[in-house]
Amino acid sequence: MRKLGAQLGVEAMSLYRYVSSKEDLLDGLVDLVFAEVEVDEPGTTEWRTAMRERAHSHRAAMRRHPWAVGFMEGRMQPGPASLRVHDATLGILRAAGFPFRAAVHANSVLDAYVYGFALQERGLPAQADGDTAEVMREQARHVPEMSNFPHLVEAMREFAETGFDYDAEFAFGLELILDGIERAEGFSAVAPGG
Amino acid sequence: MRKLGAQLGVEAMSLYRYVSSKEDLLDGLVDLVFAEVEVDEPGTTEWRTAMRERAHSHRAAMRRHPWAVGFMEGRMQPGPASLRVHDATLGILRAAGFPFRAAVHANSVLDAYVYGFALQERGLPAQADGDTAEVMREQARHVPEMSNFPHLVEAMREFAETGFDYDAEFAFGLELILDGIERAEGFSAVAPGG
DNA sequence: ACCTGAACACCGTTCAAGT
DNA sequence: ACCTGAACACCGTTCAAGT
Repeated sequence: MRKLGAQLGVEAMSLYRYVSSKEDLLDGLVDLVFAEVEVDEPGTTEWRTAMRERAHSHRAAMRRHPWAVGFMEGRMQPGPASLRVHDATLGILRAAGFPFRAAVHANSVLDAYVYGFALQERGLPAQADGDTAEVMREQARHVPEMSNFPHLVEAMREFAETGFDYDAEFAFGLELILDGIERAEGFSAVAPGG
Repeated sequence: MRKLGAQLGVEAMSLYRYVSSKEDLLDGLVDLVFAEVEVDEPGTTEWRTAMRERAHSHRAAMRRHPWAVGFMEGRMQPGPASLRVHDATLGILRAAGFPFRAAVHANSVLDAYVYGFALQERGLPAQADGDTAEVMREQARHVPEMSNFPHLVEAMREFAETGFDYDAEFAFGLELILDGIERAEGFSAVAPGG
């Protein structure tokens, strides 16, 4: 509050003319992040494509605003952008013919994956200066009592050489889940409208 | 710090004899949460069973300590319990015959899902007093301008009647992902050691 | 060895008072 | 209508000083 005020050339207390609390302000900010998430209109795009694109867009928004990751879901006062995203996502699945329960399941797995991946990605190496391998090498030296953990040693060695491709990793899991949804419900790339 | 001190019948500053900072203390607490996660020894259990049980145990630990959800991954000083869990998880997959890259992929999707689900579960309705439906009804009344979002309205109505079964939802996604891993790598329930 | 008083540099928030 | 000074009830942390 105090810092935000300063950045606006004003005292902290002035902000309370516009927001009722820090929580309220945060609600607004979170909805701005949701506003950056692109979702197709239900019924306009094949569901798998639409869900894939939403997931990538959602992840991208959270990479731009890492602080938001823990705040986007479970908010008691979801803003209009949040409602839009969630409604459209369910709508896409329903329009493709998913029964209500199936749509909820599909949405649930995908969302959990997207948020969880963003959570892991945030604060992990790499985004410091983009050089994953460097950070890994540093970390490897720092832990000599790692000999009890051979698989972690293998992982550090491997990634110290090759780095870690977050984009590829994310895409792998995403396609795996989309495959699973398609199979679980027997929906093989149904065209818009059924 | 001040509150913790008080709870120990001591001033806040005394704590700095035992931890070097709040961050340091948090590292220790997080590792205590990891210590509650049960993982089979690599090679003792069929990989699918082992991974399923670890996921359930991991989620259970985070339900007992919701504050920990955002802190468990990406810590720069992982404690011994954290190292144990991660090493054992990779070990289980490797022992089942997964090549290194495949094991990393499998672990990555599963972890993202587990953390993401825990993130969504935390703070959402239900855990207030266990009555999801009640909270949903309340929320439904509170938002009349929801008419723009028919699928959310449908969801609220549905869950206001039936409640929301987090356990079933978690299990559904978990099995879907385990299926996907099995299929992606061509590992159909390989016995320990081969 | 273990604890603390005083102090520093912070927070979010209220409220009566200013223009 | 919009802003603020003073104040309240907090934080984490340092450090010299106590026993």
